[in-house]
Amino acid sequence: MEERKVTSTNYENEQELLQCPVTYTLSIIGGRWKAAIIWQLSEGPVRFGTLRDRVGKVSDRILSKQLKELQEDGLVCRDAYPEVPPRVEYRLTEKGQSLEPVLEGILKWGLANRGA
Amino acid sequence: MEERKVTSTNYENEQELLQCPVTYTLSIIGGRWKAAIIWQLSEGPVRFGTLRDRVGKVSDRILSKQLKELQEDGLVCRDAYPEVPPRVEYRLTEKGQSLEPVLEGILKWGLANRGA
DNA sequence: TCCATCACTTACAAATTTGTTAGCGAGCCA
DNA sequence: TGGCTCGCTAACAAATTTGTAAGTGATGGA
Repeated sequence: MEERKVTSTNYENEQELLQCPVTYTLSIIGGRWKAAIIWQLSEGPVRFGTLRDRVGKVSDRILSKQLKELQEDGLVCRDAYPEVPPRVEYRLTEKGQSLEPVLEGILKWGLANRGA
Repeated sequence: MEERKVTSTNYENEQELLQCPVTYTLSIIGGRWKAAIIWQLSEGPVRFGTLRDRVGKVSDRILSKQLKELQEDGLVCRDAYPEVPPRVEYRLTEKGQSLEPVLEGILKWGLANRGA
C-alpha cells in the first residue's frame, strides 16, 4: 500500500468528512473503476484477467489497487487457488451485495438525468 | 475554469466511463464537499459565506469551484443581488432536488455499514 | 479618508489518483 | 531448454484535486 502523508493538509479534512455517512459511502465506491467492478462481480465470481478484460481500459496495476481497496473496505473477497499458472477469483461479500440497491438508485438517476 | 489537457491519458477513459450512468452520477456528486453542499441547500437557499461556515473547513476557492461545477451540472442555481457588499444565494434546482432520495439511499447504507 | 464587508479570483504549492512499462515466479508443454 | 500463462509488483510519469495566502472592487459608515 502506498503510504499516506499524515502531515497532509487533506488528512484532517478527510477524518472529519468521513464522519458523514454519505461521504463515507462515496469514498468507498468512488474510485474510477469501482462501480464497474462491483457491477461485474454482482453476477458471481470473476477471475482477475477476465475482470480486467471486461471492466474497460484498466491496467493490471490499477485494477489490482482498486480490488485491494474494495477488499479493505469489506466489499470484495479474494479466493486464490494454488495452481500454476495461478487462478484467483474475486466475489462480492454480503456487504458488497448490500450495495446493489444503492447502486441501482444511482443508476436510475443517471439514466434519467444524463443529457438533460 | 482550469483547462483540462486533452492529451491526457485519462481523457479517453473518462469519455468511456461516463457512458455508464452510475459513473456519470458519481462524477457529479463525488467532489469532496458536494454532498455536504447539496445537503445544506436541501433546506433552502443559502448565502456563500453561510455555506462556507456550515459545510466544514472549505476555503473560498474550493467552495467556489465546487459550486461552479454543481451549476454546470445543473444541480445548483445562483442568485446574485446587486447590493454592496454583494449578496449571492445558492439553491437546488429541480434536478438537484431529485437527487435527494438517491443521497438518502447512500446515507442509509453508510449508517448501516460504517464500522462493521 | 480609511476601513470593513462579501463573494469571489489569482498565483502557487502539495497531495492524491491514475496511468505506462517492464518484470517476476512456478510449473506445464513442445 | 525455452517459451508460455496468470496474477501481481516496482519504478516512474502525468494529470487531477485540494489546499493556502493574498488580493480585488464597489460602497457604506466611522
